[in-house]
Amino acid sequence: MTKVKEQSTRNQNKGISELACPITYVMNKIGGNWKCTILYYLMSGPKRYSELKKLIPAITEKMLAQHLKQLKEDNLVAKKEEQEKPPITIYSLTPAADELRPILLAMAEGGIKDNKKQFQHLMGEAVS
Amino acid sequence: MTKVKEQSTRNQNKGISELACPITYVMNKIGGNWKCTILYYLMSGPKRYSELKKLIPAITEKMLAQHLKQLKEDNLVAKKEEQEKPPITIYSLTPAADELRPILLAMAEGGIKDNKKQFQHLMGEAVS
DNA sequence: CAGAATCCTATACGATACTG
DNA sequence: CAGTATCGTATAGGATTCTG
Repeated sequence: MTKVKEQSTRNQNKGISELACPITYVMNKIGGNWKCTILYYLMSGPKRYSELKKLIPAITEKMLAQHLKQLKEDNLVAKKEEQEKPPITIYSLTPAADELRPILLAMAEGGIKDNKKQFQHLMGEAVS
Repeated sequence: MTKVKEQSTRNQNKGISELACPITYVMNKIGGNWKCTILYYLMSGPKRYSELKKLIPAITEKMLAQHLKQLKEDNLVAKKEEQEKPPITIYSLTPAADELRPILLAMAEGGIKDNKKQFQHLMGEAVS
């Protein structure tokens, strides 16, 4: 038994907030601290696990793997494995994520516009 | 002193993730569990504190106040107080938030499209 | 009415070590 | 290479009470 934990108000509320607002619904899908970053880099093309790791040095293995898994569950990224001896795994955006693309780009532009200097290092990099 | 807490890797990383990705930068501004919902309802026009509370019954006073404060600090909402005896406070979107409007609407559409049934109760409601 | 203050807990995240 | 497992902690968020 060990205390069923009763689903914690917190989690219930997360569900409620999604129902109250479609934006929040989307936000919760891309809402990890790194999920957007992952999507951002995948927008410039499919990438391997290790490539993502290199592109986002600050992320830990755990978060990368976990977020990729969640993104896959939410059908935003597709995973393709070559069962070679050193395994190779390619992650790419799904059509569903492609629909998010304009939104994400709009947000990126908003962010860059809002703080140009901060993001000069990114200009024209990850995004085609 | 009581343990300076040393800024916790976690918080550092939040900063780093913002630098790594302009989307994340924006996300962090609208990323509370209720912030978007607040913005969403404010999009249909200025609202009083108590109106917001009524519109979002599940939110606690604490979160509402806290998020409003943060949104104000990030210049996304404006606060106007009438120093009457029963105080009246009106919150509204700032021009900065108006620039987010298309993005938020696009996300809302995305969410609704993604899960039409779930959001039928909202159709044509909060958003003009 | 509009909020600030206090207290508490679930959970998201980080660090590290291990595996097919 | 591409992960999974385990453990520890900071923090977001909830409940409740108090105030100008």
